[in-house]
Amino acid sequence: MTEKELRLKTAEIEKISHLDYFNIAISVDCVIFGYDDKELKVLLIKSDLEEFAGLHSLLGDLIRTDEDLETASYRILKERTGLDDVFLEQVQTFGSLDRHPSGRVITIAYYSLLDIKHHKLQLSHNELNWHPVNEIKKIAFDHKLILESCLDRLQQQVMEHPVIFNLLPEKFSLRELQELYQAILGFELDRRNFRKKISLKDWLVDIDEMENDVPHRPGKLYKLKPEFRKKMTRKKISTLSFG
Amino acid sequence: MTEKELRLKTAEIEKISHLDYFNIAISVDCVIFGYDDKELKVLLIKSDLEEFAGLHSLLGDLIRTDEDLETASYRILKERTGLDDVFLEQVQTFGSLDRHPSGRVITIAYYSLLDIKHHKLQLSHNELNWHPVNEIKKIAFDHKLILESCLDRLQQQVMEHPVIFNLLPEKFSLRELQELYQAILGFELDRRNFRKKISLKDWLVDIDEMENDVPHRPGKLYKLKPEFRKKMTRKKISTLSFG
DNA sequence: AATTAATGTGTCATAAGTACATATTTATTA
DNA sequence: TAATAAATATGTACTTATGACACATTAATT
Repeated sequence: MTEKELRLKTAEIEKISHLDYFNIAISVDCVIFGYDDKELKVLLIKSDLEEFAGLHSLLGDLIRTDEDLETASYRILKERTGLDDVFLEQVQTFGSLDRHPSGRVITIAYYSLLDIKHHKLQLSHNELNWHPVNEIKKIAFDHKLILESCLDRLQQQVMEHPVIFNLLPEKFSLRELQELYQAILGFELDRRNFRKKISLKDWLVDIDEMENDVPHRPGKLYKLKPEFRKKMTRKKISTLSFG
Repeated sequence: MTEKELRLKTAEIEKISHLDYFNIAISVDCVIFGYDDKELKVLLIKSDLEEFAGLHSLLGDLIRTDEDLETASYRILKERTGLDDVFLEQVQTFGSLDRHPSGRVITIAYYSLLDIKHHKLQLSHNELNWHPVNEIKKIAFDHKLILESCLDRLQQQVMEHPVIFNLLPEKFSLRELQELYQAILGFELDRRNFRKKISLKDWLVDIDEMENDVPHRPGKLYKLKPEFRKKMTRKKISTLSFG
């Protein structure tokens, strides 16, 4: 390339930069929820940025030009957890000017649900760990905000759709299910009313097995009916109605 | 700049391009809803792309590096409609590889609500027009998809929050309100049950005035209580409940 | 003055939400 | 082996919300 060509090219790039169009990077951040030990947890990684030394952050990465948003999210999940068969849903896009210390990065937040016990990830060697959602204080970037927005969405979704079962093993007792609802919603539910409500939803099948690892009277085990095992939620008009 | 510096800079840019990070443009698209003539309408503009000659498209623009997402959306609204005091809410981000014929553009969709009658825009001179939502067939890009997703969101929101009043003048009758709900939801409501439900919500004040431009018995006029006049919705857990 | 077309209002039946107590089963302990 | 502890499993009564449905009233028009 001649110096003239170089100057032209650089000028062109400068011009584009001035037009502001290609100086924004785009990332995807995944809020990966799990459930263990009667607590809702989220998967965080040690931040590798100097500015956030010692802090954790969500799992995210810049989007490549040859992948769409879902592909990027699934890639991150696959790279980090080894899994590709997980529930994933887009939540919100965050684009404050100062949200990333290295420059302008707009990020699209997804939340994901997986069964911690069943999906054994290799966590130890890459500073990836499950953190109880309620105990998270300061984390890197605006990730606390993103986490809260995804938790809000999760709380809304579990009231309307059978997404919660993505956090449980295939077979579970009604007690486990109720404890999980409580962990997500942050308040206690009446056991009798909870069971009535769940049986009304007609999501479950009684598989005629019992718990066998509990230090008390075992409960019945249930499975989610296969038609409700969706990896993506669908939009639906809420149940509030005008007659 | 010396030739060496130029080469370095160009090489750096090439490298970044190869890493794919800054070759994606980001835009905002606004689905601007209005209500007139008992129909829900959306504001569309003639597409200026050759590929979409003759088709209409949503109002959108690329985001600048010095503005955040809301600022960009408000800028578009301001530029196109002259208004900045309108309801606006982020809906979803669209990022298919092939959604824009000129290259990779990821777009963040917002929906906006405004009172057509009150906010007189200068529409004539820039090929900007209101289109009945139900009559829209083919429009440019993936804008039909974006429109549908914003309409879904609007339908959900009006069931839970008092956002619908952004589409009405300050004073309105219960009939007008009911017709608007019906236009948005796409089905008929029972008048008595509708009125009962609305009065239960306690959103309105009877301002002790009557309609005066109707060719039949005039109805009472109401106003939204000021505490519900919000330009942004807030997240809230739905009313479906586990006792 | 009669007609027309809309407004304004209430009841009853059904469904959903909420508060609440007792008998049963299994594991554990004495 | 019997007693105890801790959880499961289940139902009723009250309140609130939903949904179907009809008639008297008011103002404009004829």
